[in-house]
Amino acid sequence: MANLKQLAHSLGLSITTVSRALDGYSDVSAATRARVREAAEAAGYRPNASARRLRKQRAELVAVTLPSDPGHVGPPHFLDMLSGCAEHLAAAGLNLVIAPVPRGVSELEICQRFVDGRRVDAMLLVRTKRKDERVEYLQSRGIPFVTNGRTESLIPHPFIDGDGFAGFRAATLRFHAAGHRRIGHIAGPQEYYFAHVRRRGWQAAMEECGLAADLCAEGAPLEQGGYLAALELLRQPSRPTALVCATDEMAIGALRALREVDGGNQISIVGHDDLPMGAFTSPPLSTMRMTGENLGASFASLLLRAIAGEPAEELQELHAIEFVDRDSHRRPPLAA
Amino acid sequence: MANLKQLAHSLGLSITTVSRALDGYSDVSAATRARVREAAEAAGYRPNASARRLRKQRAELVAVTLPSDPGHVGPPHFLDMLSGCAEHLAAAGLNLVIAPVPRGVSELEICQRFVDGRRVDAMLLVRTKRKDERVEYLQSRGIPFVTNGRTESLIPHPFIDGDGFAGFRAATLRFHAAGHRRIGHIAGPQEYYFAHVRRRGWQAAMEECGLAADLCAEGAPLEQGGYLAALELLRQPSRPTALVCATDEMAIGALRALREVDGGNQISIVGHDDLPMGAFTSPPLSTMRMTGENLGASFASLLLRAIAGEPAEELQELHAIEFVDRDSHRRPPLAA
DNA sequence: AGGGACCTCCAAAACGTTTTGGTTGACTCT
DNA sequence: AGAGTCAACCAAAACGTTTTGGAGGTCCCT
Repeated sequence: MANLKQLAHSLGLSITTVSRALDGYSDVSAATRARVREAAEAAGYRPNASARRLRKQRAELVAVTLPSDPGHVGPPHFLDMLSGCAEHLAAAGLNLVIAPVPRGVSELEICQRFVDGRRVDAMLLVRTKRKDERVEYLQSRGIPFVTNGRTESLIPHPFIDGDGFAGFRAATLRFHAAGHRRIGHIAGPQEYYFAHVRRRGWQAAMEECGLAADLCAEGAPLEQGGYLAALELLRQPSRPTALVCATDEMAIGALRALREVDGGNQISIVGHDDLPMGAFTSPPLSTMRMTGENLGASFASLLLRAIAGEPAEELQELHAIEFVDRDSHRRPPLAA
Repeated sequence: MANLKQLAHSLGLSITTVSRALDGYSDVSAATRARVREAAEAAGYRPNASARRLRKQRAELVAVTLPSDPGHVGPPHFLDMLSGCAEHLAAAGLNLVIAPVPRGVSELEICQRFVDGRRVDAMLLVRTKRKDERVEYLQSRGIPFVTNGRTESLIPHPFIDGDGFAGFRAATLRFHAAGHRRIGHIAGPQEYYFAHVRRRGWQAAMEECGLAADLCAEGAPLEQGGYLAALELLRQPSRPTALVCATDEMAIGALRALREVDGGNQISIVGHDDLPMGAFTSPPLSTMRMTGENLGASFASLLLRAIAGEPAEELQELHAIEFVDRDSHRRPPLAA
């Protein structure tokens, strides 16, 4: 309710002293400081955020772009990540704002709108593309940012990502070791870095094993996309006996295709993301997940360090992928 | 890059005139206005948001509280709703900020933090409880807000909600009409309004049909909660032949219980939310959904009208529930 | 007694807008 | 010619902080 002026007046002190007392400066006597703190508490004083931001030339805001277009920005646990990130940013006095990207507007334009209006101190970018114009723009403007997922940008930038290449390579090699020879891949849209790198992991493993990497179908990173892609692979003259899917949602879509086509218990399948839902599918879905606790906190930490000016090279986290074995990857490699 | 002062100087005009020209006031000549607009465009001028907020005494921000605790705030399409809401708010110059609720902190405290610091012009509340202290607080402070879901508050407040009572009553009556007599309910935590009202809808239908409403189990509104609740009902001496589940996620959990206990094709089941995932479960999940397009836009509209001062009574939307029939509700009412 | 070296405190400027309450000069009407 | 009207512009205040650059004491040392 109160502002600094009223508080100062009621205490018989100057605005300066009250302000500095509350901020803990040493040029205020301990007695005064205590008195001020008490009065501020009693009056329920909270500094006016706009005034502080204006004076300090900081927005105290970090924006995350959220495409509203495809009806889906990321895996369902994405919101938990955002929430965790916002929580840790809040501890540093920063708030997380949603920068929605309306249909027909590019993500780049939204970035510009926030950055040029000095509305944010930093940005969080999700669903990076291999060649991501947002990254290029932010780099050119020198705005701190962190991406969820790498890009092919030549200039290094802060990111957190899972080692999709290694994960998908390992998953494919594991199927090979179990006797599978026709191992298919259900890929996400290849302009996304995560989708591309997962596909390359599968492909590399196939080539290492001397197998043709030809059983690959691409779809939207949703259940429906996985369903259609699986149907396509199952129509091949020589069906896959195992499927490595870019995401759990695609894998769950593929599971339905398997049920429809072969009863659902012939072909091995593995996804990625460790959706809670995966434990409840039929059969329970084997999957992979990025290691590391509390992703949101990591993003917040990187953002703060980027704002503090740490060089990009020190703000890159590549996490290992681990398997979450349930049931769906255990089908024997029978010819269909 | 530039601010008003520099722009005014370069044009040989006063700050006032430039400001008013850009805002389209009529006391600036058309010629001057054009000249100013052109110069502003060329200089890439964007008004400093903090300065405007300070002067106008508006935060240009709306906060939505997101509990980070249960690992789950709402159905997966919740993020789409937020994104849509943010998009429509942005058109009115408002941004949506995430107000995370850390473990151990009450949602009320977070509300206070945002409201007392005048950091927001309005709030969006999700997952309302029957008796929701956030609602009481915001009402007492006279801060505009809209809730997703009703409450039992005696003072009316703006909300958008589905008519869960009617929906669950209708679903139960439909099972009755199909010959079912032992119709169970898998309920969400009863402190949430949505969970309570859905249960009451089921209960009312049972009583109308002269049946005992005793086959009810409660769980967390997640797959695991539905799974455990279903297991509990299936252990009853007289098993249900149909299940009405508070959410799709619970229904998907229950589906697994059914598969484990009776092979999964004996008992009818219906959920609520119309998750995309539901089309890919085994069997495909019949469900219900709230009618109405673009929920996010509706929230944004209500928020703007609440900020504009419209009375709460005119800002209440209760949407009908419609069935989404897939397959899981069609099992015959056989005795188990 | 004079000069530092603190310790407390404060007036005023600054941040970049928006808005209030004008002023100036040209034109019109009687 | 004087009064009134209007269009076009502007100086200054205000929003509530933080920070700069002191000012006035007190105490100690020589």
